[in-house]
Amino acid sequence: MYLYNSATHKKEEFVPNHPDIVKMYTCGPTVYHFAHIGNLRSYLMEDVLEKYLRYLGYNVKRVMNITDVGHLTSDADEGEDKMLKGARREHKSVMEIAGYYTDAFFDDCKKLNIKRPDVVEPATNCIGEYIIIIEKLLATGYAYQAGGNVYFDTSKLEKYYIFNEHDEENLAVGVREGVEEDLNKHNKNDFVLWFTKSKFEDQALKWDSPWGVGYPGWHIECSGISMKHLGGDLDIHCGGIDNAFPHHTNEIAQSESYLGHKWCNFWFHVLHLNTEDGKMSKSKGEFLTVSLLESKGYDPILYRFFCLQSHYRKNLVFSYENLDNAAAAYGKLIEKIAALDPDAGDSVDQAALEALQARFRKAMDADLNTSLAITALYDVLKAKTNDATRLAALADFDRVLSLNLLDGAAKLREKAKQAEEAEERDPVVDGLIADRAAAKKAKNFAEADRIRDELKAMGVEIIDTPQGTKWKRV
RNA sequence: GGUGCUGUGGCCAAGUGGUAAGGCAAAGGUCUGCAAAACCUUGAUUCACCCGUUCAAAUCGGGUCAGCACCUCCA
Repeated sequence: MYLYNSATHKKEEFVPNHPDIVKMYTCGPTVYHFAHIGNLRSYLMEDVLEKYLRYLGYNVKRVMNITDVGHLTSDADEGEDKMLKGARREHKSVMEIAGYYTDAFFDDCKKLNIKRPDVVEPATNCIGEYIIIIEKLLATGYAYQAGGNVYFDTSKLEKYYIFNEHDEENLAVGVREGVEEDLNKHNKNDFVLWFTKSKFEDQALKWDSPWGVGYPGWHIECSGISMKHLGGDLDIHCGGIDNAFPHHTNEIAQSESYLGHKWCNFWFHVLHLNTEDGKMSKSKGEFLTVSLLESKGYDPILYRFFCLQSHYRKNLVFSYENLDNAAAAYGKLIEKIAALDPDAGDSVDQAALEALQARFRKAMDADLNTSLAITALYDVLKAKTNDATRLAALADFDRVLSLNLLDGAAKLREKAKQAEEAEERDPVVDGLIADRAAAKKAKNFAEADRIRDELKAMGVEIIDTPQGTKWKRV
């Protein structure tokens, strides 16, 4: 398959370091609050990537960190530690907050059919790993101590900027009002590996280290956790586009300086979901969570469908109009699948199935073109073949897309069956329908429409068919 | 200010040199007392704009404009 690699700005053929396994790392959430659906877009598209790699026959080991230690802090920052802020807001301890929102995160993932990574590691579990890395970086001259903190010295690198050609002179440091430049840094881009001094003297979580009691910098987390579980070479590193600089740039700097060789081959960055007003955030406008969508009557899977209709490297605008659009399309798709007969007794036409699979693979091989993969679903429905083959193809593609295609269709069939049974068991409704039929026969259409309205008020929708009037509860 | 990404019909979107897929919505039709559903039909002489390369450009080059992102915690 071909994947766009942010590090080279090109689509490249994906080849893993070891033929039998793909090592994949994902920057996980900071668990200080619920995830909004924009956060989840990244995890959703990464899930598609992981499942497609498995579909192609690779073994995948995927690792995700959980950021449960505040990392906003720097000497130059007036902002608040997010974990502490969350804890204060809810009158809980930092660890309670982390546990609660970690569970909430994976609940949301489950609703969106996002598979849990093979390894999920909280950042606070790996302090020892970070210390080992920092010690080596200090010993080899890539790091220095200043003002009580340990910094990475970016001037020691031949090439620091990976994802874009920044010019250090033009970097806007301290752009936000009230932010001061950290005078301990030797270079503008140097970053903290270990803090002992911070404005946040009440930092809840602190650990002993060779440099004093303190806590790790943000970037070291991902390097340490990745190396702990995946070793010194990585095939794919995933994350939201906003992390490319400085977070991922810094990860590369410290990891490769520590290892002494290239660390990760492919960088997979997902673009943001925006609202019509711009970037989605937790503080501005409506806080769009999976639960909120559910409370408005949307099945979370509709959001997955909505995301898959677009491409992961495109900005996507969320609006209820767009979600409704996706909901209508998904509903129709499931209805069409439900109309296929799973008990027709046909046997799968292997040649036809392979032709359909080739279209799906062609779409996905081209840098995960999921919107074309969705089109491939319509191709299946239109294909000149039997239902068994169609259903086999849909089930096959849904191993990657995870849109509940067959389950959704089965549920729909079941619902229709129940409605039919309920129809026979309700004498009141049957009586009214008979009355309406009589009124229609007498051409008393006003009365017929009145009865239909009465049924509607009871939550019963009727449909005239050539076989008579059917009804269902809505 | 610097850096990067994006710009295709009402909406989502495919298409990376050969003359604009697909889906949703809409309109018209069939059917119906009327609806609903289903089925059929219709849609960009044009791909943000300008200039250029070419027999040929949505696709390549240059410029302009607009949106978004990063440079500050953020997916």
